[in-house]
Amino acid sequence: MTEKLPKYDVFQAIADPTRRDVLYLLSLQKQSIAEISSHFDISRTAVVKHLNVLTEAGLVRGEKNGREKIYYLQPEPLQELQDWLTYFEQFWHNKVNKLKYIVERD
Amino acid sequence: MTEKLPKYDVFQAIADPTRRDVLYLLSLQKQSIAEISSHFDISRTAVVKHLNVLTEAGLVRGEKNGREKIYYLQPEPLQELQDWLTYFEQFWHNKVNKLKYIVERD
DNA sequence: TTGACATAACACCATTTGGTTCTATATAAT
DNA sequence: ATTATATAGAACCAAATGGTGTTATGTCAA
Repeated sequence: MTEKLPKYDVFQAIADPTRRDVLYLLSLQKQSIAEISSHFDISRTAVVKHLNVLTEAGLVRGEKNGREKIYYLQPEPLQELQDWLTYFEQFWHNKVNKLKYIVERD
Repeated sequence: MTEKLPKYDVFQAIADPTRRDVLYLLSLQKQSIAEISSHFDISRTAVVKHLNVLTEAGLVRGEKNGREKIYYLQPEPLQELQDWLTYFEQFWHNKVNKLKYIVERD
């Protein structure tokens, strides 16, 4: 009971540059916490915290494999971000729409 | 001298739901701080802080007009977000690429 | 079975964040 | 001139964030 409501959404998850770097790393190759950590100057504990945030946002998934935990990219939640962006695209993507916006704005 | 380096980028600016709501409001219509504030339950001062963050990220611009300050949407910096997203699209946007990713990942 | 390795789980800390209230200043309206 | 309006800015605060180090647990290899 008392379902733990997710604290981090996609928008918050990608706000941190370290977490964006983690996502990039995982887009190249699934890898263990130790491997991921080796790319950063911060402690392994700190990296794990970032992985937990990304997991809560649904952007990665970790699977136990022996004594290692292998993390995978789980890109689907980025669709929410794309949807959000698509709405705003009309305001700058092409000059016709941009002009339309500027005229109608006032 | 000692140029004040920007503290907030686009990724951080859109991480907060209130700020995303402000962007949406401004996409509909340019408006004063008072008008923007009227849509939220938080204090005007808090709204101004959010506007400052959005301004630092280049997503809005405020222009003094008499005793009012009118804020406009400035959507161009969202392109950076779109560019970032575009890279990850290959991993989920169509099933062929997704399969390609899953196979090559291992 | 013993030692090394990989992760998990704490407890702790400084800074940042998102909010508040109060005061000051500039402009508009009567 | 006086009053009301709109914004600016300071001081303050609690909670969240991003980091640390230490300890415990589970797994693999010699």
